[in-house]
Amino acid sequence: MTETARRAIPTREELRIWRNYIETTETLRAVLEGRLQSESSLSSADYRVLLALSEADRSTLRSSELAELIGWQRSRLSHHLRRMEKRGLVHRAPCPDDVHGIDVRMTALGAESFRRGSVPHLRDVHELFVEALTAEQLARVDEFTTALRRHLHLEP
Amino acid sequence: MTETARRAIPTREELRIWRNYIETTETLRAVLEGRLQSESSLSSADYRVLLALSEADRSTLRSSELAELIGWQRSRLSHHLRRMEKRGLVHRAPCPDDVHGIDVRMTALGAESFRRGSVPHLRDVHELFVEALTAEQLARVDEFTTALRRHLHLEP
DNA sequence: GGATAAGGATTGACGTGTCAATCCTGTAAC
DNA sequence: GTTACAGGATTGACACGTCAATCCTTATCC
Repeated sequence: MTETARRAIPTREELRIWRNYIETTETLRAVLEGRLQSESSLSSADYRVLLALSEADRSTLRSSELAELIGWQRSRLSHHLRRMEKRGLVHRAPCPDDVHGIDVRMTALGAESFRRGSVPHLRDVHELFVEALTAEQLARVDEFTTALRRHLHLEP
Repeated sequence: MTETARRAIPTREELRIWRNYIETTETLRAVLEGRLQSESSLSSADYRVLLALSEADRSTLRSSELAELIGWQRSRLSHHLRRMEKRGLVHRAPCPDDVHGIDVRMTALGAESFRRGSVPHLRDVHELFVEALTAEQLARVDEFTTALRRHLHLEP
């Protein structure tokens, strides 16, 4: 790639597509978040934590594993777990295996909230995303997402 | 559409595509935001405000027009303008035409920051988005974005 | 002319995320 | 044994966004 190309800027049309893309995705995300909130009183951050815990052995994960799994920074997770613990959704306790570690466990209330939110949320994803697109278009989304991930050096 | 279809949930594959899509977009957004920040000390919210003002007559807009233009709620704009004004990027003054209105004007510092950030930001969009895709793929992005917008009842 | 509404914007409280600094506890070095 | 340090997690300060409540100024109504 030439130096000139590396420093190019988008055409008007490319910029239009970019802005439409990023704004539409953001709107979609916000709508889904709002529905999840009203259906289960969970934010998407809560949901992500509970989803990971629900798939874990004994609904428990070490804090560092959890952070790794969902791709959060430690400090973000720590703040969020404090808030979730205050609401009774999770419980934290020192990990018996690892002296430094903390075990995060989903409480009964957390499990119940997740159960209550999960199916409606999946229905919302189906309604607002899957049903908006043809099978063909969905395959194109997958292709272009993969291309972006490669370009950003994220694992596929 | 049948009641059954309305209440369907995504298949495993559809869910994989959805999660990849939403996470990749979020990562891309975060990378661009980080670059903009380091290149010009502007957040993407700052950038959006300054972009709108830069295109306005005399770099000035009424607060309510600005909110309408960029699709923000009044209160969000008010909070953000307060922070931007504290940093010297914009200036607020009562609007002579409209008794209730407030004129928001980009300051020289705001204009300079925007000028400094704008081209590098467009280059970043080109590098991280446009260059990741073929022309064909870009056209498909436009198509499916439009489909999503229609489905969400947003104007195209 | 005093109550009332209505438009335009601000405020406060709160949940959230980031960054840098800190804390805590065991382990290695000397 | 004290000092250093390393892993794991927490904290504090701050920027951001949302929601509901409020403020302020003019217009209207009686």
